Amino acid sequence: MNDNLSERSRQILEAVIDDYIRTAEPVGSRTVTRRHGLALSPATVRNVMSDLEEMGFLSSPHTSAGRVPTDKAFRFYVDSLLHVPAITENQQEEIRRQYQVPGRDVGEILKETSKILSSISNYIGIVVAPRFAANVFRQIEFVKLFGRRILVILVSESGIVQNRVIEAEEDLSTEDLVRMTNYLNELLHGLTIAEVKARIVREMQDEKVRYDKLLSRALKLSEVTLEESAADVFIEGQVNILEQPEFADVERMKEIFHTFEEKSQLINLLDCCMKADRVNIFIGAENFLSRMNQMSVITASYASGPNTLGVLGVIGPTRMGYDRVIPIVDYTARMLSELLGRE
Amino acid sequence: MNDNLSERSRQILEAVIDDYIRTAEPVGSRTVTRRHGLALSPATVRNVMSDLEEMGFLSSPHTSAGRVPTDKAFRFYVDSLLHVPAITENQQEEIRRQYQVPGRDVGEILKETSKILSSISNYIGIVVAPRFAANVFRQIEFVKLFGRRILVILVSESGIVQNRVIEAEEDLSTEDLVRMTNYLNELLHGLTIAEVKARIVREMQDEKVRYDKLLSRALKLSEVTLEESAADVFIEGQVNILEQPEFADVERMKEIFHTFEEKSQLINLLDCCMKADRVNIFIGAENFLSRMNQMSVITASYASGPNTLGVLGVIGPTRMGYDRVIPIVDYTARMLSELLGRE
DNA sequence: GGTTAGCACTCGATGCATTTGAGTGCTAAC
DNA sequence: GTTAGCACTCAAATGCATCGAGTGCTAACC
Repeated sequence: MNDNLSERSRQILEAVIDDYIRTAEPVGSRTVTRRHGLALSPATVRNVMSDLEEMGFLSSPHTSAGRVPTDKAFRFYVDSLLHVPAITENQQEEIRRQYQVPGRDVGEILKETSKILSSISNYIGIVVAPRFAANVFRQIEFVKLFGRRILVILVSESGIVQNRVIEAEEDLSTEDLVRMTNYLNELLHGLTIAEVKARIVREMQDEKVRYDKLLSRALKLSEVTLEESAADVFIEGQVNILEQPEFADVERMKEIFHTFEEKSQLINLLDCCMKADRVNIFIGAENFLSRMNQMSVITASYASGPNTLGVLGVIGPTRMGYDRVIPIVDYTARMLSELLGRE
Repeated sequence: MNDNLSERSRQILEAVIDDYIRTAEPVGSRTVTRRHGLALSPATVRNVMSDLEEMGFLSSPHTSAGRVPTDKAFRFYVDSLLHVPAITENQQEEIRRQYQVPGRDVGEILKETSKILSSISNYIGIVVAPRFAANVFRQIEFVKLFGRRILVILVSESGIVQNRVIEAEEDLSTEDLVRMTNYLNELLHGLTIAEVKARIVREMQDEKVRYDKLLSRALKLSEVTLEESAADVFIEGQVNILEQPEFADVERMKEIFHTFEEKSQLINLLDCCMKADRVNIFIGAENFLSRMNQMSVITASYASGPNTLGVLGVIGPTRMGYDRVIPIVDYTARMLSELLGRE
């Protein structure tokens, strides 16, 4: 396929995309000449648009309805035409201001983050909570509850807390628990969670430990707690999508909200971006969630020091204002990293 | 207002309500005679229905469209006509089965609960997380993070964990933290959180403590952590509402989803039920959330022993199957109490 | 007097033909 | 290569007649 576009073709394509982003309506040849001071007649533009359609950048819903940019066009736009500006002072200010609620736990910060993303972008904000595995172990605690129930609390360097209530097989005294705590904290100090897991397995085979019931029980309990639970995800601003004219149809709405109830799929999608460059963009059908074929996702990962913790992003219609949203996502990710990081 | 309904009026009202619950369409006089073996002609039924309209139990959308039960009718239905059956074996089984996912923290159990409520009722499930204040103090822990950040973890009897990251005013050594922990755990043992708060205030005025910087700092930290944060709420199954024909309209949908983004209002609403009888029902406009005027809420509170912890419920259209949903809500609340309780 | 059959009337929903207008594609002239 | 001109297309809007479920009223019936 020959995608070498002439300068003029690019201009016209950009004009169509710009217009479509603004109006969500198919764009006709006249509109292009009128709104973008091109010294060309509609007829000429039509010819060019016809070529662009041939090449797969445009498509027409029906014969007499103007043309709409395809996913391919948006991809080209994002890769080649788009000039992403730096984030404005105002937006920075706005984001900082919204973070200015003091004294909260990590979960609240993440929820707040997705609210910020949604309210500033006017689309949907999404934040996938840190994968515990990416973290550095800090401390483990056992708290005795009623009966044989034990609450195991696991804390990472960045202050992320994971806890589970576990039914122990036999009664454990408070002293037992203290001993277990000390043993484990010593053993696991400074390891990443991934290393912790390996270490536990190794330690369980150690002669000395195998004969100390308490220790091996401690290992078992911590192993259970470490089981990766389904990652939490915070989604805010779903109503914003209802304001988009292209979704003002009951059937499509159902589709979309179904997608958002199936959070695991979304998590999978975002997880792919954990290792990618700073900002990642999926356009329309590129993100293999068939139900999201009219939507784009802009993601960025956040980190604490060298450890990538998780991913956040904005979900909007394919025709979203990429130039406006990309800096927002990027900056918010950096802010969140700062908040969770070591400073 | 004279609401003494004759037996026949009641039968007809019930027939209209039943039919409306099934179809979501205005009910005409013929339908009433046809589907409910009443030995009456449509004309007679019309007369009665006219009376019922007069009394405010029915209303007609327009002249030739049959009649629709009003909120008042549903209130009467729930209070006087409805015979709530016991929960079926199958449903019990289903609920138990869905709870059968082991080893999770309280948050996950609550989320699961709202999923259960939604999937079994086919409406929206909602669970308000336990108000920490209603709980009995179990343990406090301080974990040193990077720099001056300290993670404070508060655990209640029922295994509910509340945590906050706090920026301390000066460096605290690990030993300091251990001393603080021991002091507080001793001081606060066995009190309810409400009592804990009072105790902290009192203790801060104690001569001995005022001169021990470490102790007073410990009290301050715990005080900050105890600040009631916005209650968490878990809402699941919002898509279910999209299936209801009476909401198959873009404008109304927007309304509804707006309501669900404003979680604080929902929490307020449910909080009112904390102290009420087992099952509580709000019909339509009765729940002062103007945006929810076409919806009903069925709630029940859950507890751990004598302490009411929180509220859960199902939100559906006013015409929901009350007889089906009430036992589900009731039973789920009991199950959850059991899970969180002391057994 | 309550009940019912009969009938005129109402009003949204449905279907169909017509019009409108934005937009295209093609051709011929510039 | 560009453009004016024109026939053509097609969704959307408009107008209009029809349909039918349902009502309210009246007069007859038991």
